[in-house]
Amino acid sequence: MTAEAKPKASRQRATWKQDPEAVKADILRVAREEFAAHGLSGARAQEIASRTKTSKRMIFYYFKDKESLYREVLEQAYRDVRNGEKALELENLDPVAALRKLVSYTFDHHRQNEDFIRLVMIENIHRGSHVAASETIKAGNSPAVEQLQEILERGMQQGIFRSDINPLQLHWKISGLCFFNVSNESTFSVIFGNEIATQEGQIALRDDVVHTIVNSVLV
Amino acid sequence: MTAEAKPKASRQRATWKQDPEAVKADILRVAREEFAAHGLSGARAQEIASRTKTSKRMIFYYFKDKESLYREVLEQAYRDVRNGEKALELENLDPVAALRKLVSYTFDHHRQNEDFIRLVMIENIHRGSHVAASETIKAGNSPAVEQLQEILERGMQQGIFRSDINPLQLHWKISGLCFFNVSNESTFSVIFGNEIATQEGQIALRDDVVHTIVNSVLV
DNA sequence: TTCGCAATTAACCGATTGGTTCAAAGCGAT
DNA sequence: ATCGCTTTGAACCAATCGGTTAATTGCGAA
Repeated sequence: MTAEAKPKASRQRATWKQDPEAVKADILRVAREEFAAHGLSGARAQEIASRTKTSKRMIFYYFKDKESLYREVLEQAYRDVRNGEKALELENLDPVAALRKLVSYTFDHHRQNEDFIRLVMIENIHRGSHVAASETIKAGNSPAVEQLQEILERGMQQGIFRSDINPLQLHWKISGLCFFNVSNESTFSVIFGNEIATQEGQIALRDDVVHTIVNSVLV
Repeated sequence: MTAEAKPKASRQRATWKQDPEAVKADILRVAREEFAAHGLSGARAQEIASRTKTSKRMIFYYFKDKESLYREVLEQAYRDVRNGEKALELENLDPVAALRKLVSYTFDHHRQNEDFIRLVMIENIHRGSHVAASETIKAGNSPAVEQLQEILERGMQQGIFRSDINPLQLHWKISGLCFFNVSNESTFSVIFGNEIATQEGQIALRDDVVHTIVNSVLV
């Protein structure tokens, strides 16, 4: 009963049976999976609710409507991915090794975050209107381009990289290959067989992508 | 009244006011646009009907249900694109020139067939289940890989191409870059600015893609 | 002219869906 | 004990949506 630490602003609700933050987090987690699986119009509020510990009522109580929920899912997904871009410590590596590491990391990272890839696909179907509406997504764009630029500058100084490389274009190429690998795996496998989707195929492909990118910047 | 040319099998209905083939074609055209714009679950039967010269009833009369219509739209889209892959006459060019032409053609082709790209995106959201269910799509896969293989062989014989190039992987890389360019333009522009989406940006990008691909096969 | 099938229209329907109403319960503060 | 705000549950609802019923017309064939 000793009122130890009772800040007015920060609500101390760890002891509550009612735990709104946990409920919201639960909804967001399930909603991300459902939106990633079925798209904005394809996902069903009832289905999200069923897979949650709470009820459909709470979805609209906390998130207003379906589209707002979708927007929050998107924002959280971008936030998670950015936080997940752990420090690669590329500064200590020579430019070629740094670039190799960055590319293969991106390749694996996309592969491991399929839900995020699918959300971005869905968002592109919507012509990016929801990411455009989100200031937080637009504001904190990933440090990938700056990292690249730093690597490129070092490589140019050493005379091993071409001097006419556009960092944004290079980032675009890396993203494109790593993204496409995940986004189009289904149709590509159906039409050309799953040679590339197998584990060995993916290893060979990653090597190829790394090689192709590195090769494109060497003098 | 002289019953001139009245084949039993091939119905001569050019003179009819009722023209089922035209009605079906009209529905398919609008349906393709609507599915490409809003996805399978997002597209509305009523909206498709409204933009057609006919009624909603006719959609279900000719196409059974929404999913069947979607499947026919997909098949027609793949058919159109394959027919549109006009003869590039690459045989007469030296291997490098042939490859350059193939890549830049693919780049432009994807750019010009946005609806098709979007249908493929949507299909990947559905994990390719509808293309997998279509024998006609699986059967006639594009001649792109064979064309590539032919170019690669000539290049290898001349000693200017590496001997360890996997044609399918090379096709994958070309597809990936050209596809991503269209599919992810929206989100990429929102986050990194539209430098790449501008006309000049696209020209520079195409040159870069061609260069990157060619560079990746040279010894 | 009439028969019979294909094509077409208008009205209709049941199920689903996103979203709400309303009242009750949890809980900190006093 | 009780006030007042937040959180929750159950039932409910209006609109939307894919799909259908049933009756009508167009038209070639006999």
